[in-house]
Amino acid sequence: MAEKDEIFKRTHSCGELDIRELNREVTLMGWVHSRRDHGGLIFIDLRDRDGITQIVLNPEIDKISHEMAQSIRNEFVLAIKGKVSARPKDMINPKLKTGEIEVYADNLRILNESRSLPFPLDEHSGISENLRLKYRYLDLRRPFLQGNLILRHKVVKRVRDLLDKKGFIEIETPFLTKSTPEGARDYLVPSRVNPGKFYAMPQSPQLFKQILMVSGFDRYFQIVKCFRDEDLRADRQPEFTQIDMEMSFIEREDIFLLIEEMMAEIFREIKGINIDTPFPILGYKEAIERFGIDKPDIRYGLELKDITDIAKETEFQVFSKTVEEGGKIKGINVKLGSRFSRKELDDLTGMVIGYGAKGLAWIKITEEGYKSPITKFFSKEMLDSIAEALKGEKGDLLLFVADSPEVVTSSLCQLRIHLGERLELPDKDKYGFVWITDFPLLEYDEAEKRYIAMHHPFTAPVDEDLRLFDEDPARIRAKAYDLVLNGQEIGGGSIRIHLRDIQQKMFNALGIDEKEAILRFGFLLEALEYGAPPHGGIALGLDRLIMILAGAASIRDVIAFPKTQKAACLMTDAPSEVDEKQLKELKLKVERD
RNA sequence: GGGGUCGUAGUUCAAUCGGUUAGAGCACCGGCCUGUCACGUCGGAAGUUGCGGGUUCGAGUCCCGUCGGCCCCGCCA
Repeated sequence: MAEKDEIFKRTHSCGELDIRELNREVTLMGWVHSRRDHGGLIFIDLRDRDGITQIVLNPEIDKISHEMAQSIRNEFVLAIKGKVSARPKDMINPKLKTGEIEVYADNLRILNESRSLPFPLDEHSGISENLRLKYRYLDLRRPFLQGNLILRHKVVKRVRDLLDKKGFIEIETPFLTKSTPEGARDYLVPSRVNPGKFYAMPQSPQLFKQILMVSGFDRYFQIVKCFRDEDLRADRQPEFTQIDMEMSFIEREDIFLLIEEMMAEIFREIKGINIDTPFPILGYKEAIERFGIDKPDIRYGLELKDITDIAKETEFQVFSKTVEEGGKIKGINVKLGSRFSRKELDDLTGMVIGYGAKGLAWIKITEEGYKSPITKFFSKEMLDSIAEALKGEKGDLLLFVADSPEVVTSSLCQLRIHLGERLELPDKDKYGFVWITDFPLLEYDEAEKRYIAMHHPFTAPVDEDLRLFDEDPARIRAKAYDLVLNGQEIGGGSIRIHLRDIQQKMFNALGIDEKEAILRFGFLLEALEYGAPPHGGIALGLDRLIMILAGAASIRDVIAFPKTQKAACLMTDAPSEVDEKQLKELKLKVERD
């Protein structure tokens, strides 16, 4: 029996006791994960972020504690003193790290009580996400989310240590900065001392890190929040974190080496997995041709094959007419797909129609030969060469879309992703890293009737393409690269323009005249005139990387306080209206309809 | 801006073709229980079927609108 005012000082976490601490007097503090009252004997699973320890309350050990324990409910916060005891052999719980021992409480203090929870915290009940987000502090008690955030901490620590070792300096850049109309929509912050003027939250620290290169910091990094006011997705939040890097006097390959080393270390030290380096490199054009997308999941095949030349001579009007009109025919081979039912094929057809295709042609290769509603339009030789082009064998299903190149590419790409998921083609234990390079520098924006930068306006063109600025800007390749992992873009960067006149050429190509360029980016242009070194960099999407490492289906599961699809925080109820007084100070008026 | 999907007890779900008093598990409350660990057992309480309107003798169910969660297209240099 302890004295009432005895001092409780935590000696161990709830996850670290084992048989070696036998008979030790310990003090644990934590939350009641569950209570099992047997009348004479009460068991409490005490939980903290480190684990769960079973506490036994036996009236023969301490009558007062046992009585107190009868009023204890889930998520009460307790301090418990007691002796570490070995569990009887057949009572060992192999599911717990601490399952060989239990603590017989001889003194108990209730540090705080808890109302009964709005939803259970156990792992086996799925709870609607709006509730979880409203009570985020409770959701964050669950081991899955705690584990994800701890994983995130470990990755960030590794990255900091590695970059420090490599001579990188971590430098903070402003969150209140200048709005630049290129790129994503900005989050704006009104300036009270400059009424009518606004700061923008950075979409990335791009210009600042380039300026730091001009200042001679040589190697910069920052683990930094970025803000983009665009619509959300399962892997997109309005504020997200980048591992942002920039280096002087380097080539693209220096960046590849650094990032490959970083990824290899993270996967080795945190997941215990050895990944192959160097990562394969895929040109943008080839990626689009083979996979229909610039962020392919290369862990499985189902590659797109062009059969335009083989199939254009057919009687089948859908094909021949498409080719006449400048379209293309591409197909994919679904290995062992000939067992697909008519209904399944109809569903796939519906899917590609959803992406703009007019239909989906299919050919099954069976024991009895080709089976398809369209075989009658093709000669045996033609069918053989189509099958050969797609490496079709008995049992396979060949799927084709004939349309404009854009529709063929996007619909077959979506079909490939869909079938990949449905047939569980990617090996879940594999990590498919790939560099995508040689992006076009510019793309034509139909809505704005001008070229826009595919990466950003500071990306350097490939040297031998410089002459194309005057001839054919669309064909200029950029010294830009993306890092793709399992079909997700997890990073991107480029070698930057460090020469003022090339930067001006770039602005010209974007339809930004000298005057406007100075207005928007004058500070950078000027900086380039004061001895800017050749430089380049990359930014990795930390949240997406953690998602993949954690096996999380949503970016919200790796962010402590994420926002919903409507960019709201259900816990704090942000965004919200503000006082008229605040608006007045900012000289702002809200228009209501 | 558009498409899809979901919303019923604290929670997870059920409720036939539109038809009696909207049910069940878990949680909650009370009793019993000294080896449980998703404890067991007996009993109890618990509902604005997201919200508003409409159709109907009758709506959780059908229709219209609206709010919210999720997934996707557009958008995201």
